[in-house]
Amino acid sequence: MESLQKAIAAISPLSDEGMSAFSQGWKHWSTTKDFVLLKENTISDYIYFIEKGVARIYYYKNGREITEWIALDGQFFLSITSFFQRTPSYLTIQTIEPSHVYGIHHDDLMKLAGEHHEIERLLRKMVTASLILSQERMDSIQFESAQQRYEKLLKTSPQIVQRVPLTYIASFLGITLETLSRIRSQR
Amino acid sequence: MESLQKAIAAISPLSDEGMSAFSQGWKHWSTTKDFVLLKENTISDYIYFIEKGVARIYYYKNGREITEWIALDGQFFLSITSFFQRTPSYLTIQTIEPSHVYGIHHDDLMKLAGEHHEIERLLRKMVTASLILSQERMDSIQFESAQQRYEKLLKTSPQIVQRVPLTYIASFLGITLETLSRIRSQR
DNA sequence: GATAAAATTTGATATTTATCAATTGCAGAC
DNA sequence: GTCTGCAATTGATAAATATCAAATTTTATC
Repeated sequence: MESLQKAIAAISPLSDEGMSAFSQGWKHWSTTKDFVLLKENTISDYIYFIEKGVARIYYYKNGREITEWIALDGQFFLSITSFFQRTPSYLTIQTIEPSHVYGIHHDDLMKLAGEHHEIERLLRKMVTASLILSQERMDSIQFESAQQRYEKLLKTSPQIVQRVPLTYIASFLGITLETLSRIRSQR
Repeated sequence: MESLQKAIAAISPLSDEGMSAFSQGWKHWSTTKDFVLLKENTISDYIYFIEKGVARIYYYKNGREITEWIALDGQFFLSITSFFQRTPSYLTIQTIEPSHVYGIHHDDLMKLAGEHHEIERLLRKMVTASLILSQERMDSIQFESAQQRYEKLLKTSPQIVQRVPLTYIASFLGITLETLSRIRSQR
């Protein structure tokens, strides 16, 4: 809980009252390896925060798994489209290590955002940060070579490379497993 | 002004008071063809709304122009990174037809969002919609062929194809002018 | 520790799109 | 109307990465 509160405060500081109201909204899960938090085709009700562990978000495209996101200790994650549009998710979310995960339900969060201006602001800032990331990632996929993307990942999240199977990393980088393997071998 | 208010209300309805406070924050420009709204390397101060006309957002990558976004009548647009992070923009924004454009200054918007909970909520919804779009676009660039992306554009914004030079459309779709030309000829 | 299963690597070839170069088409200025 | 310059098309070739098919290495299980 403390790490969650710290992560929240780092995005947008809350008053004691706001923080305490907000903190009460979160549930907690202790998961095993390959525990499914969200199943494909269901509406995603939660924004998650991973206190310790690794989660991956993936979907199927042309019959194969595409990892859309990998979240490590201290990060928020969610199925953006499903959560905000309240539509069935094409995404599946699972923890790929035993993990500690917090989650806040959509309805609770919206209620809190309606009641507390500062929580609305926090949410706005979270979405904005996510948008900036999304833009950067798009630029990366469009203009950087497979090699450059891998090296950037090595630099920015070396932990991912250590803790996550290469199959997942490959599709996360938007390349095939074989291409990733070749990139790694020539170093 | 009326079309702007309608566009705002469609995202998140405001009280009369909120709408009137918000409306006062917007400036108006009547621009000529190729009028520059934002210059590269300056901090982007405005969120824009194009009432009538066409704007394009572009930047330079490896010595050539990349069109990042094209906004037509009734759309909002901005340099996301620069506006929210208050850093110099690598983007340039210009109207490519004589246009009517509204803009609200960053500081005014933030002040309003701080004073009016409902404007904060509106802003959050705008950013969320933008995030969802960004995700869809990323998926499109990563998995759809040049052909599919062009056909989708034809379907979703046929106006763009009519009013915007192909050079701009090509980089907007993430392909070269030559590839776009070949796609068009085989139909 | 032996064995099965899964993950990763390696190789040969195919596909998509980019690049560079030349040509053609077309709109505005005079 | 003709000239000039930019926009678009067409052609030939190259580059990056995907695909399919094995082979090899690593990991987990009994």
